[in-house]
Amino acid sequence: MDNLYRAYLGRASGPKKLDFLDNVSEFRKKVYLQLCRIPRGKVTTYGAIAKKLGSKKQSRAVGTAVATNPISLIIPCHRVLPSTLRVGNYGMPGKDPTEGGPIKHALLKREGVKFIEEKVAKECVWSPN
DNA sequence: TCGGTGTTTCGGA
DNA sequence: TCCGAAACACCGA
Repeated sequence: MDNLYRAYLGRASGPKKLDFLDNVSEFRKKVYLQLCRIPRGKVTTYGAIAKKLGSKKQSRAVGTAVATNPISLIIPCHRVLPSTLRVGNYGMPGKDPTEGGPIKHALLKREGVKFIEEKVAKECVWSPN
């Protein structure tokens, strides 16, 4: 999905810098890269991303990075959930993160993600490689 | 400098 | 099954 980035930035052959991420750290850039690689109809967990970037201890930092992503329009932040496979939280402008849970649920469902008793079916979980 | 996050994992009750 | 603790990186007061 790096193509997506380059296309969106309109500099396929220019410097590899990501304008939107100039102000953020490398750590967060990696998080956003992973998010863009999530296939449609699939989801992943904060822990999986954290482990991919280094240590699972960073899982919380991943959550923060996702929550404050500067390009939510092209980053599918709703495809990230806790390792419990429950819907988790979803920050919405003006509303509590817990209010966004049901919204995430609906969003994922619309993309074809299977739900079993408020939990995502294990076969719909995707892990970065 | 401190406190709080869209989390995770472990130990106890 | 549920609650409380600590650990990461980062932002705002």
